[in-house]
Amino acid sequence: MARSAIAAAKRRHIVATAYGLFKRDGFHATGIDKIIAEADVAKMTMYRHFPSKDELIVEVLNWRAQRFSHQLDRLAEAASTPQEKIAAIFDWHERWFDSPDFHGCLFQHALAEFGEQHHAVFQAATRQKRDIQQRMRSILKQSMPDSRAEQVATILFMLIEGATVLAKIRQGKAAIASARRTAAGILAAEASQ
Amino acid sequence: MARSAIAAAKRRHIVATAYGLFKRDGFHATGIDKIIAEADVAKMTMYRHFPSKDELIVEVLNWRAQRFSHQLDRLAEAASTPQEKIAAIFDWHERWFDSPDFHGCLFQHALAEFGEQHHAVFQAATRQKRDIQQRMRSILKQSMPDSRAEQVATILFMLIEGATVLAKIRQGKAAIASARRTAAGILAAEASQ
DNA sequence: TATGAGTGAGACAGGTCTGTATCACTCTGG
DNA sequence: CCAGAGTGATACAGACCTGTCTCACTCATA
Repeated sequence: MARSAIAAAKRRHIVATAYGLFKRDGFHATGIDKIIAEADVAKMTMYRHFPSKDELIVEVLNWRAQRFSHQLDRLAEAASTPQEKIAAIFDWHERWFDSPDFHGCLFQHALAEFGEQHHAVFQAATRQKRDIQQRMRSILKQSMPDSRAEQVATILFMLIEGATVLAKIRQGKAAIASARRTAAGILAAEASQ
Repeated sequence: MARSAIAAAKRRHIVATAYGLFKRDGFHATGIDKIIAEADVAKMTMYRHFPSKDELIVEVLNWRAQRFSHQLDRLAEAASTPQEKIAAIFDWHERWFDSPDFHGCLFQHALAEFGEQHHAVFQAATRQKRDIQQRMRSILKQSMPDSRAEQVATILFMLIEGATVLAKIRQGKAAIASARRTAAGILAAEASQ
């Protein structure tokens, strides 16, 4: 393997390791030393790839956002109708809430820990939230007027974010079930207009 | 004023000051030194009232939860029907999202920063979330069967939590409006059964 | 085989963190 | 007036933080 390819792999390994620690312990509570120890990497290796901890956090968020986005892309391809695509998003969350190392939404946590509007981490997290909303808008526009799609996307987004909060306090199963039913009801009502 | 009354007032002052800093900057990012400087209090005064920073955080959360709870109590007294009581909760959130120093939900932030299930801070935040849910359940049980009240309360709770997340990324106005409309629709549908 | 990009290990600087200790002071209640 | 609860100021311990620096080393490639 080429030298630069090894370096790139190591970079990805740092991101993946940091992701696991940030997810479990939070951003401020996770020190650089813990990351490099867990990743089994020299401190300078990390600082050569990322100029600061904040920029590492941004990279972790972007990486996670892209992975999530790709997963939803695949699910959307497998579904045919807009209703099925939306249902697939709820399915994904149901599985997520049930996964053994569920620790809540990393982007919600980032918004919580870096509340300043102009902070790069805050903006990266905001971007992901807007992307998900935009994704649902696009799906919904295939089966209702644009202005309705806008509003329905907001409602579905709130249900999902709220379900994620409830999942964190161990009420995920009931929450996502109620959210899914409500969403189905709204979509059915829209369709019959 | 009695000596102990002054001490009690100072204790409340520390809690109120810490609340402002935690809300704005987060829990980990707010050091003890910043709190005592802002409260204009000696470090030992703080540590005499609170054995540790974590216990101060718990006290801040409980204090805030109680204040919020009392506000909702007053609003509920002013309303007559369950529908009005629920609407009042949405009103409260609309005003909150618009207030100049809105920084998101302190309890959501606490869940984000202290993710461990057995941590006292996590449990204090969980307690508040469950209380709000319970409050809505009680209101709804006056106008629908218990099992429905349970599910509708979960839906309304998710809408509110989701709207709070959206408010944090500057979409609070549209979010709470959609949430309110959806809630009204659900309550109307329940009533006509 | 020689070069040099990338690395591991760890010391280090300078700051911040929580929590403890000390001491002189104020001011209320008896 | 005086005892003592409560306080302000400050130094301190010990840990941890981010980020910089050095130096010897590995190993793919030219």
